[in-house]
Amino acid sequence: MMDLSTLNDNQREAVNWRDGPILILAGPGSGTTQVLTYRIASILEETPDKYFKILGLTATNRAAAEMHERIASLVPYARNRIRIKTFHSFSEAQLRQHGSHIGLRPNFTVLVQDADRWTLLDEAIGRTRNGMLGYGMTAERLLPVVSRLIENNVGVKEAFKALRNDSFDDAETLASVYGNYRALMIEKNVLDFPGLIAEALSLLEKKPPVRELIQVIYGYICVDEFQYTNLLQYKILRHLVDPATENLFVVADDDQIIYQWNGANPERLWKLREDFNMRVLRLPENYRCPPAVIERANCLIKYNSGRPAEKTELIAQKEPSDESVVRVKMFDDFEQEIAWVAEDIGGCPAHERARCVILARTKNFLMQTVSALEQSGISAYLAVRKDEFESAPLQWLHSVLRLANARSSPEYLRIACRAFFSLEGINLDMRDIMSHAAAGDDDYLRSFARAVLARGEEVSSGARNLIEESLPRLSDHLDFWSFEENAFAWFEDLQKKDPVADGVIDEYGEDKEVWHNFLEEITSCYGKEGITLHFFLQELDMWLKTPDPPEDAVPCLPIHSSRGMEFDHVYLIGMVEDQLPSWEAVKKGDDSREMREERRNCFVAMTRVQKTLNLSCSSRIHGREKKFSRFLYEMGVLEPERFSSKNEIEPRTLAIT
DNA sequence: GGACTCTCTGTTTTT
DNA sequence: CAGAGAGTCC
Repeated sequence: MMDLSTLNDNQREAVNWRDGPILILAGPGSGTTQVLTYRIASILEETPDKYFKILGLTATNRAAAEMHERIASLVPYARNRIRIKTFHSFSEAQLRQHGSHIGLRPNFTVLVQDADRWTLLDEAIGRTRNGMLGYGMTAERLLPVVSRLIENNVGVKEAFKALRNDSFDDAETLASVYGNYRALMIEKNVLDFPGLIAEALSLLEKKPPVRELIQVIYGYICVDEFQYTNLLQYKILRHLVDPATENLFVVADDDQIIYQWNGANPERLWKLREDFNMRVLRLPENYRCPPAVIERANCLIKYNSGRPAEKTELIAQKEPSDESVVRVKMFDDFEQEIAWVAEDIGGCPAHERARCVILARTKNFLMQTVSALEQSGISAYLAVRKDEFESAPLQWLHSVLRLANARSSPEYLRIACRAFFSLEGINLDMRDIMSHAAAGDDDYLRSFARAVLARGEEVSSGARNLIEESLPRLSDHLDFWSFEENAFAWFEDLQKKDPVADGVIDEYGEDKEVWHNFLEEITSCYGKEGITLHFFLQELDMWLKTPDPPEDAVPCLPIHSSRGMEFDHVYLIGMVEDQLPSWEAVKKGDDSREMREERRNCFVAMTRVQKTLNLSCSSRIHGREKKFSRFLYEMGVLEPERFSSKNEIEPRTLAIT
């Protein structure tokens, strides 16, 4: 039997909820992961002789893996009845099984990289009547538009109207490109991320038996972090739930919707509640933050209009401490602001620094902060994900392998030429290579090799060796293992001959480590023999290129990346108008959707705190006058006069316990 | 080539 | 708003 004694009444009620729809509105730090895992485990425990499975849907793979582990450790014997997936991975699995109904073969490829999507979009453009887009419109600029159409579930027939309403001049051409793009994905047996969900939806809509099968298999459906769900995902969800039982359990927080620009929105939550006529249970108890932080967060979020009237405040469960928990620091200048952060964190013992975090609205501020900290001898790093290699050697290697796999991709040729220039100082004209390829009826890879060798003595011996010896084997037999190995011989050569600036060496070193970690992982999982180049590249696409963080280093991250995390000491920097809130929200006005989302951003940042919250701002940034953020005023840590006055500001501290 | 003005465009992230 | 890039002039 599960031990539920550590839970509060609301949590226990949620865990014990069985049949029918329910919406759990849970604030940050309210223990929802535990509620979800306990509930799923309890249901499995109570039904040992049943065969239904439980489906949990999450926003990220990381959250899915974590939840799966936690449930499996509670009820290991029911492991095979647990399915915890992202909307994307669930859709992918359905399409691999039943995709033939809509013209897909089970071995379709997922287009992860934008470069691949641009190539496909270019082909879609080529198929339109005149093959031309309006002035200044490129595949690169059109792709986000296409993604949005797919995510808003706009059919090919409705695309024209939607584009015209968005005031595109040549809506007709664009609508036709959109149609071609959707058709090309199916034709070529490839799907991009939005396409994955869109086609799964179309499968469920067109084939009731598939839908019914899913409804029989999954006796209960749980959704975590519903606030990130976009329209397409919501439509999928509606098909998954068995209308006879409506066993749907949803966890969400409407005060943490910070991805409206990505298709999430508050209205969807109220639509869900209405569509399923859901009972609502609130979990306002907060176990993460000190009471002083909770008080400030409650004050701030109250300024958002349109929150449901019955919305309860967060209730702090931690004991108040006597130390000052919330500090506000004001400076004349951004440099001083960062210097203070560096000094303050510097006072922390090294091993505690990884428990601190510096948060800002944008990466720009954080990059400056990282270099300032490093200069004062405090190790810090920008904790953003990296999807592509950044050093020239690895970019070159990766693009050449991709070119071997997709011989007519201009995008990979472009990267290969650019990286080759960084490495060898030789400028290869990619249009030349492309026209030579066309004339000689050859592919871009061979044409590239010929262009390099044509440069004769200019090319270093390392590069020449590789192109002469290993590239033909790659080109003719897809032998990428020896190519990869020999490429590194050339890179090491270059490095010895011309030890470049430290930064570049660092980046190459990091990329190289990521590459070799990946090689180790993939060969130990599948063995070298069974791996085709195509498979290798597909797996590499999914592999994060982010190096391991240095030890005892201070993480610096944009507020968005901090969701779901917690830290002892939070430094929220750059609390000025036009930053947090962003200039766009300021322009739209105090009660705009954008401003409300900025307020939620601030709310999310504050509620990461376990021990102290340090808010800072400067009256001048890069030589420009700045007003302090209205949020400082709203959370009640700055006096209104102070907010509006433009006089010089003494750096001072306001401490609130 | 360098200093200047102008116009345009863009933030945040997961899959 | 603020930075990038284009265009202009000397």
